[in-house]
Amino acid sequence: MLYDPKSIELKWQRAWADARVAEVDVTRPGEKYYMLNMFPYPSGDLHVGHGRNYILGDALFRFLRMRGRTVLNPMGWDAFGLPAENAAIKRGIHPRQWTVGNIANMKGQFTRWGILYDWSKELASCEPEYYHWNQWLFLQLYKRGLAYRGKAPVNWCPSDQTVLANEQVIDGRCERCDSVVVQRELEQWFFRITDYADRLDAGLDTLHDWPEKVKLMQRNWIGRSIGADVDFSVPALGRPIRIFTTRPDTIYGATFMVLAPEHPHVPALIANAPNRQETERWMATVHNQSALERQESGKEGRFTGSTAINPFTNEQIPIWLGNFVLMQYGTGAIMAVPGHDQRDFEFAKQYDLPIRMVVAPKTAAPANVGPTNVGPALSRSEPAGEPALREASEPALREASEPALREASEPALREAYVDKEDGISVNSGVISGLPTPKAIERIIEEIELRGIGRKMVRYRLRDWLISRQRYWGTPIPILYCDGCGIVPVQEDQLPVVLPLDVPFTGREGNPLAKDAGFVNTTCPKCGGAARRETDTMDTFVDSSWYYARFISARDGTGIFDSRLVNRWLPVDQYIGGIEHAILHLLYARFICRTLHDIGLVDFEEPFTRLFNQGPITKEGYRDPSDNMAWVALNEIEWRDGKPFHKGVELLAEVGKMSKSRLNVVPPDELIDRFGADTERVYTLFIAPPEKEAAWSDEGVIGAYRFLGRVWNHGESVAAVVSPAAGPARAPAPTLIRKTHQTIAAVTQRIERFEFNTAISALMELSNAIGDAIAAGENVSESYSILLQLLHPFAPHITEELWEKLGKQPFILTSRWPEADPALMREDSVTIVVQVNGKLRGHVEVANPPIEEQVLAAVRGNERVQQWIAGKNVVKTIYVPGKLVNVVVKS
RNA sequence: GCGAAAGUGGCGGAAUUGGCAGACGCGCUGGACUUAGGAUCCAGUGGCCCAAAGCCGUGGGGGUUCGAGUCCCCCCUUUCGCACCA
Repeated sequence: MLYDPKSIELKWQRAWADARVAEVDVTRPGEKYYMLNMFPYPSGDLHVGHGRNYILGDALFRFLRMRGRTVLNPMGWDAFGLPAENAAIKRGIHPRQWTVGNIANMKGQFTRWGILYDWSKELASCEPEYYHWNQWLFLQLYKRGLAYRGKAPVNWCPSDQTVLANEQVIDGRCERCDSVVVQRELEQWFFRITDYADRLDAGLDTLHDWPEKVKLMQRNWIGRSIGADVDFSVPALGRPIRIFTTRPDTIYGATFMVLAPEHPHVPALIANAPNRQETERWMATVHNQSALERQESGKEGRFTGSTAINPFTNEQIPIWLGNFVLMQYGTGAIMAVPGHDQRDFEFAKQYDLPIRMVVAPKTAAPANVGPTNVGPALSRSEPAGEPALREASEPALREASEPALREASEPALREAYVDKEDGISVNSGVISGLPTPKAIERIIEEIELRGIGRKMVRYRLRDWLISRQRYWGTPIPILYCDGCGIVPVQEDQLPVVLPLDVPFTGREGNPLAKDAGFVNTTCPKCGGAARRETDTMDTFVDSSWYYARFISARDGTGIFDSRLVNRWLPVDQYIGGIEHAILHLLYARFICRTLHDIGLVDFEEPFTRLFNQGPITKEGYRDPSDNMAWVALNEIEWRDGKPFHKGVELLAEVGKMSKSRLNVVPPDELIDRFGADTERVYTLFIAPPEKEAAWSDEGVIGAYRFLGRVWNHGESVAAVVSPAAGPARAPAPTLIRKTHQTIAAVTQRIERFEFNTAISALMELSNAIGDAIAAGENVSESYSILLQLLHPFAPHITEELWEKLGKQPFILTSRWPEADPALMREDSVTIVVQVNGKLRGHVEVANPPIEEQVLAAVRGNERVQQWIAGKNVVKTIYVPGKLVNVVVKS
């Protein structure tokens, strides 16, 4: 009987579903293991790349089960979001209908892949049953001041007609539709993630089983910087301007100050500016630019007409406005140190501002580094009586007051741009001669002593903008009352149900705002008329806590059962794509901490181990002049139960495109032709799972052949084990050894997520079994072990063959085999003998258990004696099982 | 620009602590069985050479070592991430 996947896969998928094999009673004790694939957005388009994610999860699930763990592996749907709404506008189908239909399709696909989930815990974020608790969570954060409404410049996507979080803006463009994002000043809802910046940063150190790459990306995104806030007095303003710097040690080199054009003091400062009107026009232009345009226009600035006093040199330094200074970071004002900062340097060159060197490379002798200035000189302000201060900066004053002793060349200044680690302060008064780290410490002390500033830790991270001007999302549970202002919906009034009966035209903004029945309500405080918030929540709110909801998905009384969640979480193994390295994973870590602080969970990190699978790519190459090849490639036919690559033949004629460049790989088509097991084996075999893998249609054939051979071997084995068969020859020791070595190898490789080499080991074993069958040996023991080891990768065929051997259904009864070290040992090895690294020949050593015996056997060997005759043997190196190298002195 | 990772046959990729480079698979070549091959099976397949012996081979150049894909230094290339964050 030929291997026909079609006839067996459906049978086993039904059997698994009927037996509810993946359902876990979370209230029962047992050695728990919680594994989770990131829940998908039900987009409706599914290809083999998606499959990789779920197939590798399922292989892990089946492996862990066979090893006796109680494994929870649930699945749900990240079901709110823009594409559903766009589909509604485009095709006139309701977002819910579109979403539910896609969910049904995807669920069917999972089943056809042979993937086992605990569907009793299924959840969909678009159901009131779920988003009820999304709203409840919002109210808890609101109560604690972690959710707030604020006016701020926000990212607006003109195409999607909604605001976006900073994390959703990539290179100044919308991550979804690629439109250039513009800045708008709007009132929006935010989550105060910045309150958790320090904990989110520090927590990364505890995540030992996360990819370094993801941790690094999060660390960069959080952007923790240690430095100092320093006040520079501004006589014209009558009050100081505060700057933030990470290099306070360079303050003696601060020769001017730059403010963001949006800085609140700017209007007062430019009142005296000679070119005030022009400056205002320029400010308006910069303000209206997108972040992208602002950066592309290069460094630009305007002089405000005012000066500040450098508190350490007492020089009057000009205050400039600059488009490169961001209001959102630090204080929106910087001290510019053009001698030691690339951006300040460029700005100073452009506007002819003074440049001063105050840090010398460690390698240069400090004595040789004189005051090094270029550009115009600065005038000093007379310190208004503060003798101590004056005294302290005396050396600096003296140096600074002398007109540029030596005109520094530009290269010299660039060279002076030194690393934090290895510079020495020069021309810097109290800190002259100190290495940079010490200088920073010392100058901060001085700054704090003088009461003009303090040590400061700042973060790049900004608050999470969570409101969206879209329909298909969780309604924000807030009312606006003319009398009472912002009023949260009372918890017993939840959920605020998203009305389904609204029109979608795509032209009039958020349809919710047009729904009078939804908008108009009464204020629970004063009973007067109130309007509902019509913005919905970012869908990343939905996905920031769903992993906990699975434990009690049907609970109508609370967000989840804390007792059970504390038992089952954190998630032991989380699996998903690298695209969520910042967005989802950062938000989930944040929300988990808020849940912790509320007292709902007793852990801070939701995911113990993280694995990011790589994408599957399909070379989309196509010669535009070559339509014939394009058509031909898609014409693969099935004849007499075999795949027929008609496209391949036509392609050979056309001769322009590699056969591997088929464009479409819909999983159903693949399953129809080769079966799910083939797709599973190929997907995991193709490349290391964390790497990007290029799909190859010929490669699939290899996996199919492999399974076909396993199938055919089964026929031979069945003949051997049947009672009618005569006495079989005893299994050969080499096959036994290979079998046990394979058990050890496959076990270890699955644990390390090295699925590709695990499968190659199984192919080797299968080849060995084939050879043994040809030699008439009894292979039934090895064969049944092969089936067990293969099961996580190819569950259907192994169930079927297992049954044919007369055994009980696999998934319910089978255990992972144990390797016997004694059976893995070689009973003789061929040792390669080298003399001084030069290959000399081979020596056979029987029963070589320990190193001394091998060495003795080799040294006592006649031929070896000849090779080393008359030479001085320095040492003899033994590489277990492989070679002996005799090192001699010439 | 800054940061990280990676360069191995025609292709995807193997190779604990440095220890027979190219496992496994695809493709290709030849053969068997066949009306046929696109199924299946057998053999071969890094390069130079008719072949053998031999030599050369893990991006390039140096170095350490009896021995380097692996360790050290310099350079090149690619991919990814961040990108005026003071």
